[in-house]
Amino acid sequence: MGKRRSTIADVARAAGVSIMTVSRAVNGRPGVGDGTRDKVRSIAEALGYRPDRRASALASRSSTALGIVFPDMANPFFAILAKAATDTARARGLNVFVMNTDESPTRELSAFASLHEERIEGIIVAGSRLSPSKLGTALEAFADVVLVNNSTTGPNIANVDVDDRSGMIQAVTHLLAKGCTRIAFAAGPRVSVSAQRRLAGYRTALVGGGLAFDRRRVVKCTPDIEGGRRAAAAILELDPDVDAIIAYNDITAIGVMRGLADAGRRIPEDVAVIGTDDIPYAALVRPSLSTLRVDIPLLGHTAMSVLLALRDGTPLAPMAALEPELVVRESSG
Amino acid sequence: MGKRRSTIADVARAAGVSIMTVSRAVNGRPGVGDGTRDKVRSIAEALGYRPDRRASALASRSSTALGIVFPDMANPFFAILAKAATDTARARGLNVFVMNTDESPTRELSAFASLHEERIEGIIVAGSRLSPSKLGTALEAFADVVLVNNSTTGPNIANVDVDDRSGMIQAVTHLLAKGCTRIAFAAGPRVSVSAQRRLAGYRTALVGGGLAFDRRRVVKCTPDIEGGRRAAAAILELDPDVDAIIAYNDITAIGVMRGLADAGRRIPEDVAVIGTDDIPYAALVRPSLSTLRVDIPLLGHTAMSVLLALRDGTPLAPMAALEPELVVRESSG
DNA sequence: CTGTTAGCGCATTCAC
DNA sequence: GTGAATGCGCTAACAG
Repeated sequence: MGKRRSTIADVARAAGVSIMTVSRAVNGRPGVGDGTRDKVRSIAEALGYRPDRRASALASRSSTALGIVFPDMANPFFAILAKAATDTARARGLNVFVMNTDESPTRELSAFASLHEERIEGIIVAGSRLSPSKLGTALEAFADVVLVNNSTTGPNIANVDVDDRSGMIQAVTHLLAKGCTRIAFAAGPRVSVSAQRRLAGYRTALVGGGLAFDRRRVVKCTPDIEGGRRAAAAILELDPDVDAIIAYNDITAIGVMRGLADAGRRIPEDVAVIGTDDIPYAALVRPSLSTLRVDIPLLGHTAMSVLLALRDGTPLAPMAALEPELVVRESSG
Repeated sequence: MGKRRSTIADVARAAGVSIMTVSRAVNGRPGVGDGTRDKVRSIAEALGYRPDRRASALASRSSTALGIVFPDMANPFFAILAKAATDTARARGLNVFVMNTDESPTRELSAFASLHEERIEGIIVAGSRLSPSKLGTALEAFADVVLVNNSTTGPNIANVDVDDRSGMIQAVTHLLAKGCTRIAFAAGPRVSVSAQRRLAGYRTALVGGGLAFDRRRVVKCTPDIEGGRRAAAAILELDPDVDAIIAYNDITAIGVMRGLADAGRRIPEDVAVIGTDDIPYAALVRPSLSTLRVDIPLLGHTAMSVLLALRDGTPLAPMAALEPELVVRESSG
């Protein structure tokens, strides 16, 4: 099987020109006559020549691949975000390494290491599970970084955020208006910045509404359906008369609803539930889930656009955080 | 900012050894004394040295990255599949390029081109939207290929399949037992092999059950929620008395249920609905969705294991197709 | 407009 | 057990 891929040298030989001419012609660089360019291109085509991006990256000291790192691809929020981001990159002819960390800080670090070993220079990190200092250190390996929902800063770091505090204030205000007084919070991972922000917003709104903040009403949980289910059970144990639960995100909220149903609570009559993100399934579960809507594809597209701008050296105007919008459905209706 | 990354040469200089010794020590190859290896490693560590995988791949003519291509990352089936597959690869120290094709054959081709340009040698393709001949041709660029739910064969191709026919027969049999006689089918993309197999199974089971196959009861649709919604409307137009709809996959089925609800049909009293895959949300939507369960993480893990075996040259026993299992829930209960 | 020289960071293949 | 020479496929920086 002499299935050796043809290289730029093969094309040059077949076309009777130098390697550099082929390089210029194939990459659409100036400095080649029209006739030569067309001839070289058709020969390249005939030979099935495809440039080797690794070699080209090595020689030019600049990669055409990017990376995106997030905790859980099975969470539609991150899947949709990544899809939008990679689509945006692809439109520019850039490939992206998608790295799933399974909620593990260790694996997040190893994802960064892998990306660095591929000499990826620009990455998006969504929902980091690392402490700001560890994250900042790890990020030094990259030229351009966009952080989604994380406030860590640095000379090479841009931030794209959702206004979590504002969202939570909307949610709590809505529940207060409904007459809820025992509002619990199913918090996400302690290390998640958005989890912290959401918790802070919850607390602020509670106090602003004249209710006491009671840390016993805050239950930490893993950010998946099962984690939400367990959180609901824990909350009911601490306060059997709880009348509302706000969850860190939609999949957690869906789990909370399951846990509530397991315990025989009616939603929203006994306990109202509100999530965050508005993943597509929020509207489809039973009961349908009230949530704080975020335009997830826009978020992903924005993050990648900012990364591309960073890469291009385009100056960036500081960005306002995306404003979530409360969508009231059955779970709090 | 003299932030140049340290290279193997820097480590060699600092350690007072040759480049080759560093290479061997860092990669754990034999031919280095224990003392030398430890010394080199600690110096490499201190310098923050990370091997450049592109350069290493270029020199060794073998890549440590793999690829996975599928139509829609927002579909939990593919997201979970990809997550399992990448996790399995990561455990072996291999990175993977995740490529989303947005259901477009053109973009699928361009995904293959990108992967080839990165000189990726092993890929998984799930749910290809290309004709067998075009797919076969495109796949020649790769040394090792695993096809999920696609019967295209080739010298370098292994197949991992779900037994779609068997699944559909289970579904139809179940509906017949319930007394359904006007069973429609919301078919996926014509170019999808599993869509074809599922349709064939539906047809076989129908005829086997003594019912006529009526092609007017088969409505093609895009494999997303909206596609399912429109398919339901189309089916109701063609046969207002339809009493069951089987859908190509779960997200389509969820859309079908929405369409049915929009038209005022009760599920399952008026129309029963059955999906395929058992994505996590199938159990959570209203009404909960009967479906053909597939162990999606196992499927992804298996596909990657087969790819790794191919890569290693390990001989493979021919694999039986994964058997889906009918899960009866409210939508057909 | 086109070609030549040098080298990106690393591994292979030999020497010693 | 260790090192020197050579080249992977490509591009930057010049030369013509």
